Parts: sequence; structure tokens; C-alpha cells
Amino acid sequence: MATIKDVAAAAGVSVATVSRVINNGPKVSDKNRAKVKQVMVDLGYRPNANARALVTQSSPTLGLVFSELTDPFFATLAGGVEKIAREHHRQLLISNGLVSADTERQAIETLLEQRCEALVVHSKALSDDELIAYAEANPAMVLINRHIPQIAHRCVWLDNRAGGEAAGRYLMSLGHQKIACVSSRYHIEDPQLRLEGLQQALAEAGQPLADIAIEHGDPNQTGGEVATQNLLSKNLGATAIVVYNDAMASGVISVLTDNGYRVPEDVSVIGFDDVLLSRYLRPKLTTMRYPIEMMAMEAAEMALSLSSGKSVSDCHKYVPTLVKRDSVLALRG
Amino acid sequence: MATIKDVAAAAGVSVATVSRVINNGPKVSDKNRAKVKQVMVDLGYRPNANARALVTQSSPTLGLVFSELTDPFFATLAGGVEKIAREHHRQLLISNGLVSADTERQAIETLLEQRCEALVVHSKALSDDELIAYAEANPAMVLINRHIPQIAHRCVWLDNRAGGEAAGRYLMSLGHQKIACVSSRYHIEDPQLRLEGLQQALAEAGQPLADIAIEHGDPNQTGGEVATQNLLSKNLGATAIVVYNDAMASGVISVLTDNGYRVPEDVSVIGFDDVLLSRYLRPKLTTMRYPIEMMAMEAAEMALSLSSGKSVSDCHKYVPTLVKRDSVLALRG
DNA sequence: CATCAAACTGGAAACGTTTACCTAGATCGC
DNA sequence: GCGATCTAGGTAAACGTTTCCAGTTTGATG
Repeated sequence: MATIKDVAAAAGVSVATVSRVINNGPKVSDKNRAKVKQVMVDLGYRPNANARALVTQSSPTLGLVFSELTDPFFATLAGGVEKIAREHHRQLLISNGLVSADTERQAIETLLEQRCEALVVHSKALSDDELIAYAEANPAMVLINRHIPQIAHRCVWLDNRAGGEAAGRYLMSLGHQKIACVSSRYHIEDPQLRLEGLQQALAEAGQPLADIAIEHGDPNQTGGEVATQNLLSKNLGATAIVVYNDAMASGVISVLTDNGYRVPEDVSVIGFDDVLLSRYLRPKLTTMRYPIEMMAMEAAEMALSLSSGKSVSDCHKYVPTLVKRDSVLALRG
Repeated sequence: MATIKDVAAAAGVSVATVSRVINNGPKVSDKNRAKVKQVMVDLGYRPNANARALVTQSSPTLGLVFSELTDPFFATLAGGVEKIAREHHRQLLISNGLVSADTERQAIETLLEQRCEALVVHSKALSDDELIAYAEANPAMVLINRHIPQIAHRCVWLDNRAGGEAAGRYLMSLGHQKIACVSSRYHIEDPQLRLEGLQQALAEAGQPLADIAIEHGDPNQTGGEVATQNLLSKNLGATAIVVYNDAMASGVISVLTDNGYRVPEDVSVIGFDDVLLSRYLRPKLTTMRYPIEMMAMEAAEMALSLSSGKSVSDCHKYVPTLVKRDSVLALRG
């Protein structure tokens, strides 16, 4: 592969001049500029990004650590980051953290070795302390979907608790009194907070959520199916089910339907996330919207700003909003 | 950020020795090895990947060019490539080609500047000739979802025509005689070939597909809805519809249902791709499976093999297979 | 005790750029 | 015609590694 020296030799100029042409720098005559450009295409010259990064001490890249490309939620997240990277002409580097502390650490380390200019990290497995340490060592790192008070200005996060509350309040406002919940069995904070929010809203209204009305399962369609089967066999007579996410909700609806319950006439179902899926389901899913693409875009913008020394605003909290579709019915009014 | 020299100085050895420790090379005493390792963690030293890539003339990275992270189909593709990259400890670089020739070219160029070790490219906009030129200049580049005879051994592709044929034959074997088609309005080869396959199968059976029974639309839910509305208003009395992909099929089913047609009792629907979605729809979608993850994994493996000088086998053609679910009904038998 | 190989260690060149600094010529005002 | 001022262009150092080659120990052997 041709180097800058080859180009310089072939064009009869010095490497400095070629470099100036590459970077659209000043101090080169139109004649030489044209000549060099011609030689570059003749030789199929392509500047070596690594050499550049080495000498300039920074490479125009944006690193992203997260887990599952295949999951629509994460795909949307990645899509948002990619969009910003593209707008800023930054190369996107992706590292999968799976959801294990070792892998997440490994993924961050790899990206740091690449000397990424900016970093967006989705970590569920690493401890607050470890993430704080990384953040301090790396001024252009931003966390997404996580809230750590000590570095709050570098966190873009969703108020999961408020989402749980809102879902509960909404159902109660429609007259629902017997409410059940299908949650995720993973011990991360998101399901925990959503559930707490729901419990709080119901408790404040004097209709506390009984533990027996809560089922846990894998946060996917099958998990939703199993949890709903368990719920139904307890014969609690719930008129509404608050579900951890849309994928589980699809399983919930599916099992309800198979067992002769009509959604929403007999049982209302409310999801969480508002991923693509929710519009494809029948009935179309009423759900709490997780504006993940917007959040991902902000996180990417923030990381890029930080990398160029700009400061960013303090609060990056988002709140889930209710999206009314067809899976919830009013019991009165 | 600490460099190898800092480590060498702090450990009282030469940079050569530190380098050997970093690379687990031989010829360094246990004493020094331990000492250097200790200093590395003390200083928070991280080798500079760019410097490494520069001197070794290759960087352990796998580049991927494709379009829409947010689309479940492409997300699955990316997921497959990512999996292989991870297994081989390769950093994944992603560039979006949108679906424009300029952007696709730009995306490939950027990746080449990064001196990626291997390259997987999904291109629909660039010409055969241009891709052939890239492939020749770059021995470790593999094309996915495209078949160019001159460089067939570097193409991983799906036989779209065979898929169209199979869908048609299947419906006819169930007694369907009035078959309609909802296709994509994009002028790329995939929809064209699927349609041709379908037409051929029907023609061979003596029940050619009338042009009036073909509608085109955007390859998404809305496109499927619009196309179906158009189809219905022609009042052709079709008992089955072959649809370009699953997203469109969801729109097709939705409009059919809204207009009082039961699926599959009144009208059968068959999709294409078998993305996640098809299992969430009601009725569950019968579709032609596009084994994109498997194909993406093979493409990535191939690119990596080629980059290390190994040769790869000749034929990488995949064939869509029928996945029977609940959206198709037998008219007899 | 001299010799030799093996094991370890260090010096220095090289990778492909960017850029600070310098030089030579051209232009200009007087 | 002369110094001052510009301008285009070149020289060379630097970035952080790897690795070849040439030492220098060390311990065993004759």
C-alpha cells in the first residue's frame, strides 16, 4: 500500500506538502495541490489512520460498549449513537460487554487502548466505584441507562421508578383495582425500580400490590408467557397487568388470549419500552415509552462535547411517557 | 497517559523488555516479568493500539459496512458478525453505508484507512465493477447478501429466486389458485428475484401471476398496509398473498383483518426473512427463513480466514427454507 | 580456570504521519 | 536598488510500539 512518501516522490514534492494537501492545509500552490491529488488517486493512496492517530494523539472515533445487538431495544440505542457518530464523521467502534463484569471491563479496556476520542458505555454489571474510576480517568466517557450520583453529569438515565408509578396511576384512573405485575427476574436495578414505583403508586392510593400478584420471568416473550401461566393459575381475578417490558407483554397477551381472556376487554395489559414490536402486536400495545434513541443520541453528543473540552449541562434524566394504544380498557367512564 | 517508556523507566528495564512482557514473549526473567507487570498496573498503563498497528502493519479489527442498525434484519446480521469478531478477539468497526453509492464508498474507504484486518461489506448501491475492484485490492474483503459471479468465492448470498419459487409451490400444493403478491418498490435485485421466482413457479404450474395481482410498496409495515389496500380495492378475490418481507406482511395482515378478512381462514399470508417479529404476530407468520445470522457468521469467518492467508471454499450460497406457522391455510386435504 | 552455549537484556531502526521551524525566492514600498 | 515582508516549500523530530541484532551474564563443561 502506497505511503505518503511514495506520493511525495511521485509528485516531486516533500512529504510535508503532501500532508498539507491531505489535510487541506494552506501554503501549497494550486499547481502542486492539483498534481498531488492526481498522484494520490493514481497510486490509490489512502492515509494510514493509525499513523495519524499516533502522531496527533487522538483518533476520530467513538466507542460504544453495550450488550446485545440483536435485541431491538439495544439496536435502537446503537442506532442513535451511530447516527451521531456519522454526523460528526467519527468512526464507530463497538464492543460487547455481554452482561458480565469481566467482559464489560474488557470491552472498556479495549476501547481505551484504541484511544477512542469519546466513549458511551452501557454497563449493568460493573460496580459504581469501578465506573467512577473509569470516568475520572477518562474525561470523555458517558454512561447510558445508569445513574451514579457522584458522576451524575456524565449519566444519561431514565427514571424507571416514575415509569412504574405512572403506569399504576394510569390504570387506577381508569378504575382498575385488581392489578397484577409481571416483572423481570434479573437482579439489576431497572425492574426493581419499576416495581417499586408501581408499588408506591398503588400503596398511596390505598390499594397495595400483594406479593402474590407479582410474577418474575426472563425478560422476553417466553418469560412473559410462563409468568402469565403462573399468574393465571393463582386465579386472582386481576383486571390489569403491568409488565416489565414489551417483549414480555407480547407473551402475556399471547397466553391470556390462548386461555380465553380477551385483551383488553377482560384484562388490560401495559408494557414498557415502546420498542418497534409494540406497534406490531394485536391489540397494539399500550406502553410506557423509553426514549432510548433520543437518550443515546444525547449521550453520544455529550461524549463528543466532553472530548473537545466543552462542558455539558448537569441533568440528563429522562422520564417515561405513556403511549396509549389498544391494550388497556377503562372500567368506568 | 503512561507510555512504554514510562513503564521501562519505572521498572528499571528497557522498553524492549517491557514490550516482551506485554506480548507474553519469551526471554525475560521471572523477576523482571513480575516487576514490569506490577509497574504496569501501578501506572495504569495501556498499550497504544495505534502505535502497535503502525509498527506491526496490521490491527486486530474487523470492519463491517452496512445500513440500518435499527432494522431487526440488519441488527441480526450485525449480531452475527459481532459474535465472530468477539470470538476471535477482534475489535469491531461499523460504518453505515445508508443505501447510497457515495456513502457506501465512503464507508469502505474509511475502514480501509483504518487498515482493518478483515472486512464484511453489505452493499446494494455500488456497481459490480466497483466492488470487484475493491475486492481485488483488498484480499480480506467479503460481500454479504450479494452475488457477483467474478468474485463468487468472496460472496455469501441467498438464493432469492429459489425462495420465491418455494413460496409459490407451497401455496399451490395447498390448493391455492388465486395468488397475489406484495413486493418492495425498491429497484434492487432482492425483490426482483423473489418475484421472478414466484412468477416462474406459478407459470410452470399453468397458473401465471397476473400483473394486476402485484402491488409494490415500501418494505415496511406501512408499505404493506398501503399495498394491501390497493390490492383489496381491485377485488381480485385472492386466497393467498406472497409478501416481500415480514414487516410488510404485518401490515398486510393488519389491513386484511381491519377489512373483515380472517387470516388464514379467508386469506393466507406468507412472509419472507423470518425476523423476530414473525413470532410475535398473530396469527404467527408462516414465512421463508433467511438464515442471515448464520450467513453473517460465515462471512465474518471467511474474512478473517482470508486475512490470515487461508483460502476459503468456493460456494457460499444459502437457500431460504419454509417455516410453517399459522398464517397459511390448506384449501383442500 | 578457560571456554561456550544458553538465557536474558538493551540499543536502535522502523512503521506513516503531522508540524514546528527554517530557507529561498518573490514582491513591494520607498 | 535595497531591506522588509510574504509565501511556498522543505527538513527533521516526534508519536509509541515491535523486533532485529548485538551485547552481557550465568552456569556448565572440558
